[in-house]
Amino acid sequence: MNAPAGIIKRGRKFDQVLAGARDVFLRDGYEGASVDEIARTAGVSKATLYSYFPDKGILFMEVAKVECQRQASEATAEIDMAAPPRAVLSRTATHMLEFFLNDFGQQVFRIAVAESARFPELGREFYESVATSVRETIMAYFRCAIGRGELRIDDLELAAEQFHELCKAWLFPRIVFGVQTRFSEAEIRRVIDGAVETFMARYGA
Amino acid sequence: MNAPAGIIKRGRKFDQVLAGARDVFLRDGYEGASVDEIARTAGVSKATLYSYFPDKGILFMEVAKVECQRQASEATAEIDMAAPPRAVLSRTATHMLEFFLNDFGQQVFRIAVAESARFPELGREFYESVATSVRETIMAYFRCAIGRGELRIDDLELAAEQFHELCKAWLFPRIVFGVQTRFSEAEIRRVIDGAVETFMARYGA
DNA sequence: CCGGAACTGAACCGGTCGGTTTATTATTGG
DNA sequence: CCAATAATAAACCGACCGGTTCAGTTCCGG
Repeated sequence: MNAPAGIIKRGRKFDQVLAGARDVFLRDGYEGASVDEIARTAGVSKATLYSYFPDKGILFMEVAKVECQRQASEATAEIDMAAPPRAVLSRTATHMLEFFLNDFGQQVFRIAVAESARFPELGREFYESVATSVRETIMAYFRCAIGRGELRIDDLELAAEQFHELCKAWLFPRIVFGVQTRFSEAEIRRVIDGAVETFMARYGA
Repeated sequence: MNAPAGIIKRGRKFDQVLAGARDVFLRDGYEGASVDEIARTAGVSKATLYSYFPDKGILFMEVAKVECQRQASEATAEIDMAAPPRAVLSRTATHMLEFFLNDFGQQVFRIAVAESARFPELGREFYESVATSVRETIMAYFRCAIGRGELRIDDLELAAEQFHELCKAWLFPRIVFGVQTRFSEAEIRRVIDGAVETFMARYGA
């Protein structure tokens, strides 16, 4: 059950530490998380923790990196390249919002925003791994649909980003500023349908 | 130069404290800002500071409230209700991005996101005062333009939010995650023109 | 010019935090 | 079965932080 490709990692409880650190960092943020609490949550002594990671910041970045690539591999929604645009867009929007509207996604976003000033690498890592991979996937679909004459798009990259933003309309500001924490199925449908409709009005053939 | 409507405020250096606190909080965040540093920046002794505000959290919220209403009064862009949609949208987008893309707006956003969990009032205050006032203004314009037959919109609120999100496409993720910190005039134009074009494709008459 | 209120500076308190050390125990490969 | 290595618990360190206290100074209205 160990990770055989570990380069610098040594010792048996490496993964425990990472898991515990992930939980505490996500719950309390970087400053708010205390190393003692991480060690306790991980079921590991503080000395062991420090034998793996020279300091708190490096532990944090290591957690972030692992989490980024985990999210990246999960984020690329399975897209049916042959399906019609409305179906694909609607499905993609649902998938995207499932992440952004639940507690886990919220916390990931909050920490990425808050700490990308203190850890410049973190922001880039998050953006490059998650956002870029999703965008590339949807741009690939755009090319297929354009080939079939179902879409007409001049600026593929901008179109992908526009759709992404359209999906967050109304919902995102409200959840990110704590105005609202849960959304009904109807509220989400309203936004998704609106996003698809607007996108198709501009880019539909 | 005093604020005559002050209810609880007493003493001469009240405004100094608020100004210093705003600067330090915006620079270092809530946790990162030390009360000693705030007092030093404000040119005030710590005892004086604590004679105004019983604790750090209340000082923070007071700063946030003042800043929110300051932003709210400044955020409502002067809109020519008689101008054609493309001109108004383009102008509104420019105004909005000027705020979101400069350092000050960035820091405001970062802190609002990071601390709206610790201070639930802050997020609501920010959303209600700034976002809502801007949205109401643009919705009022929508009604005028619809009356002239220049726009066709079923869901006014969603349309306003969609336009707001469209303006942030590509730019916002990049700046918020630190991938890019400055944008050329051309990069901004690309996004604004794209936003206006997409919006008009859907809602233009 | 006086007296009270506002303000100052610095010391101080209790507490937390990141990180280190040490003496002891558990695990494991040969 | 035995050493070498990994892990443990707990004490400890220095730094910083939020908040209080207090003796002395400055300011300002009457």
